[in-house]
Amino acid sequence: MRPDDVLSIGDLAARTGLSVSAIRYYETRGLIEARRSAGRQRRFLRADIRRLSFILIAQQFGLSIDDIAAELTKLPHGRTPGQADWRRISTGMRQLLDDRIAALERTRDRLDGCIGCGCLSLEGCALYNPRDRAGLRGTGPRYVLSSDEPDSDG
Amino acid sequence: MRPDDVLSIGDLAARTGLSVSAIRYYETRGLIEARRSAGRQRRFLRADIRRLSFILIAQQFGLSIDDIAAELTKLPHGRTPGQADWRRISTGMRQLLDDRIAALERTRDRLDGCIGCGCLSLEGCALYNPRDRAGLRGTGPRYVLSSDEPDSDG
DNA sequence: ATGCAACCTCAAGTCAGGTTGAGATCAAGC
DNA sequence: GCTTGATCTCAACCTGACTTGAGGTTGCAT
Repeated sequence: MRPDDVLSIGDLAARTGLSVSAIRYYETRGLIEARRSAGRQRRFLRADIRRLSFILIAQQFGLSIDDIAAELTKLPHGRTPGQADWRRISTGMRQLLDDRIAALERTRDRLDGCIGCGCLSLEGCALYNPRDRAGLRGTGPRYVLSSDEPDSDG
Repeated sequence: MRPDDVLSIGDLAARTGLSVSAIRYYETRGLIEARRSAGRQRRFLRADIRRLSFILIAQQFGLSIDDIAAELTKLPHGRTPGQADWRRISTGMRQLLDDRIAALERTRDRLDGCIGCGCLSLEGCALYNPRDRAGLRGTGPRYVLSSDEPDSDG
């Protein structure tokens, strides 16, 4: 039996519901770190359960792996993060969430205008405004989303 | 010069801001159809501008290509869609948008509970409830999202 | 000492939503 | 008739977030 406070990758997978391969992947992306046993097997701490939970939650919010990695650097290094540390991060998330809700509400309001006119045209429709596209999620055609506005009217 | 009411793929790209390759891709996915010139070049109708606008808007709402294709089948076949047709589709979108906003608001409320406790733990945290995961967007670990709930408590 | 599940690494595959490139053909102006 | 830019098809590549598989090692119970 392993000492009470270290977990194998399988233990961690069982506790978080993640797959073993996903955890290994997160390690390669720098989201978690593991010590190694004498035989080079990964050994995790109980605090990593919380770290992985955070990753799952953040993904639901639409954060990319890199975004999450950035958030996680706000946690203390060396010391095991406590409630106050996690609370600080959660508060940042709340802001993010509020922003997303606000963006969707703006979109909805514009859609309401469109329902009235049935337009969905490029010239007339307030919904189809390239200046706001960047704010919303979704892969979308990269060419359009990243380069200059093609239809700056004039 | 081409007759006034047909557009080459380049014309359509210029009018919508989409790339030519994206339009061709949408055609292969069945989102739009094109007639062909004598020399097998694509020829579109003006109504296709609106169709592509709809695709762009729907993508902002997080619909996949297949979702959008499904929406578009609601448009009349053979006849050029009018305002009433587009209005019917927009109304469906409004519903979708409302649902997404509501889901995010629920998440936010739960996050508020979490900020209070700073927990983010699998057992205690209401946020981390696998039963709700499916409703939110994001790729996420497929294994977890698609198979049985790993942590049905008991 | 041995058996076997769990673990290791590394390469390749998957899916969505396109982009990029090669090599060939079309269309329009001069 | 020629040139030049737009289009054509088809195959290969890209990113993100993983999964899958091959082939080899570890670790724990018996």
